Amino acid sequence: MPELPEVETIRLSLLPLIRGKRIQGLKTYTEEVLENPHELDLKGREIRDLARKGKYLRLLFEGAELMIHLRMTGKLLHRAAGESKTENPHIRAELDLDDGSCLQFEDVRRFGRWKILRSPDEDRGYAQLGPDALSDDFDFESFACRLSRHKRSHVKAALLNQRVVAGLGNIYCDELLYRSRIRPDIRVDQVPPARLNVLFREMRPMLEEAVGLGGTSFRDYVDGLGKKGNFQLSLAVYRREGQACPSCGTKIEKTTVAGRGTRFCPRCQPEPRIKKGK
DNA sequence: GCCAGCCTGTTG
DNA sequence: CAACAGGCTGGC
Repeated sequence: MPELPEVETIRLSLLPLIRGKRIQGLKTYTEEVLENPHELDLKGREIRDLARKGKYLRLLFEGAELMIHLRMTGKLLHRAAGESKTENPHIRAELDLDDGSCLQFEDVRRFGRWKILRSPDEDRGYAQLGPDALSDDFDFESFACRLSRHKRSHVKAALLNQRVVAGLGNIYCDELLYRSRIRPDIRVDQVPPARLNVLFREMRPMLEEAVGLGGTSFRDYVDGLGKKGNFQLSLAVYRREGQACPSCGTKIEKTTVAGRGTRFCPRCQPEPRIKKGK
């Protein structure tokens, strides 16, 4: 479910409520949610920070961390002390804090994972991440370099690849390609370099706008306090197939790229012109 | 690279 | 009933 803006919104909503609290206990309600249950005991440890890279959340302690990936339907919800915890069959894990509050992990599809680590790079997926899309060390040069390792991929597939840039998922890839006027199903090496530059320059403002609006909510996604986001009101193409392009009025089309539902405006995102000569 | 698989729920 | 869903992994 959540991509960078949603995970960042969750992080911002939870941080002031949990920083400085100590862990009283960790409960799991399914076996598979916690990949390494016996690694380290978090009990008594103080939460120093809640960090994010790409779509990964990291609850940081001294000398240890709890890494959380929400995958498709995961939610991380703060319950204040005494707040009635409604019966919910999809709660997979719970972290109790020393002020009587807790963090509940709700995850209908059970793809989400918690992992206790000493260092984040013990997780293979995390270790391979490219730069976070909103980090300062994400510049055009490194972006172009990483993209060039996937010249023959569809440009959308390369953007979905978390080793190229960390944080983009299906929604924001489609929206970013629309804003950059690039068809999702052309090869990386078919994108004119000037277009790639536009794409890079559109990425940060789009993601910051989405964070500012609290992410995109269709049905599942809410932040750490159960609040919905509003970026769905800004979507130009995602889930808008058959409707009018906000720019030119052409009907938005839907196709499949990299195994994912993909929307684009056939007029605003045209096939690249064939170069004359060779 | 692509595609099935992981799960469950919703939608057509 | 089948197809699809905001992600990632592993096998070919």
